[in-house]
Amino acid sequence: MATVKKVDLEVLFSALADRTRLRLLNLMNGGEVCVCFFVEILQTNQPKISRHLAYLRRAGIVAARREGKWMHYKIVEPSDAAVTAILREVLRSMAQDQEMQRDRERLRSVCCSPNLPVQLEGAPSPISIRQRSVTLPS
Amino acid sequence: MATVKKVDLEVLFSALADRTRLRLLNLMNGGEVCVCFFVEILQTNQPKISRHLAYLRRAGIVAARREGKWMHYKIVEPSDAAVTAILREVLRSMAQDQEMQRDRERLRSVCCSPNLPVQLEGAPSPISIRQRSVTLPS
DNA sequence: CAGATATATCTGTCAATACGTATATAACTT
DNA sequence: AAGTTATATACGTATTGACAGATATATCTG
Repeated sequence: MATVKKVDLEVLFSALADRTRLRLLNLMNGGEVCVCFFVEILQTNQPKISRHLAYLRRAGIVAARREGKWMHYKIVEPSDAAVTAILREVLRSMAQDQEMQRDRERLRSVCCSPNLPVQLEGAPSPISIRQRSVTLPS
Repeated sequence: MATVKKVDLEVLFSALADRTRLRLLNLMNGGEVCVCFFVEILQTNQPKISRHLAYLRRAGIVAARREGKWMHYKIVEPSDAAVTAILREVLRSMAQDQEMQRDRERLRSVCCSPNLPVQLEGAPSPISIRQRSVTLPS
C-alpha cells in the first residue's frame, strides 16, 4: 500500500540551487546537526538558516528532530533511487570543494572546542562527532 | 594548460530546476535535435524554447550547431565527473517519467511522419532518429 | 506562571526569472 | 538586393525567492 511518490525533479533541483542550502547539506553529510551550529558556522542570522532548512524539509531532503529546545536536522534517504543517486553525487562532489571543507572543519573544531562560543554553551554536539552515522554511505 | 573549471553546482541545479528545460534535455537524450522540433513537441512559442536553450547553453549543459537556417542542440559531456554522473541520473530518471516518454514518442512520430506539419516541412530530422548517437551512454 | 532560550514564521523590500509580444539577426531564395 | 524562414534577443510585466528585522511558538528554568 506504500504510495509511489512521484519524483519531482524540479522540486529537488530548486532545493539544491542555492549555495546556503548546499552548505547546510554538506554540514549534515556526517549526520545530524543542531541548528545553532549552522548559525555559528555559516556566520549568519538564525531566521535565514531556519528558512533554508524549512525549504529543504519541504523538498523532502532533510528531517528534523526535537531534543528539548534544540532542533537537529539530518539528511533523509529519499524514497526514489534516482534522487538517492543524485544526492550522493552532490555530497561527494561537495566533499572536495574548498569552502565546503572549511565548513566541515569549522563544525569539527567549533563543537569540540573546550570553550565553546558563549551562544553555544550547552549545545548538543552533532551526532557526526559523537559517533559516525552517515545517512548516505559512500 | 587545460583550465580546471570550478564546479558550480548552483548553476547546474538552477538550470535543472525547470520543467521546460528538463523536457528539452529529455528530448536531447537520444542526440541532437533541431529547435523547430522542440517548438512543435512542447507546443509552445519559439522564443520560450530559445530562451530556455540559451539558459542551458550558458550553464554548459548543451551545445548548439548551426546547419543552414537550423540550429541543432545536443547535450555535451560535462568536464566534471560529478556533473556527468548527476546528469546521467537525471536522464535515466526522466526516461521512466510518463510525460517525458510521451515527448520522446512524439519526437519520433513527428519527425518520421510521411506528412510533416506544415511548419516543419524540410526540417532536418533529429540525429537520434537518423542514427543512434548518445552523448551520455548508460 | 514569568522569564529566558532556541527555533520558526511573518512582513515588507529587492533581485532574479518566467512569460508573451515585438523585434533583431542570420541564412537561404529568387 | 528584397523577401522569407529559423532562431535569438529585447522589453515590459508578473511571479518567485532571498533577505533582514520583527514577532510568534515551544521548551526549559526558576
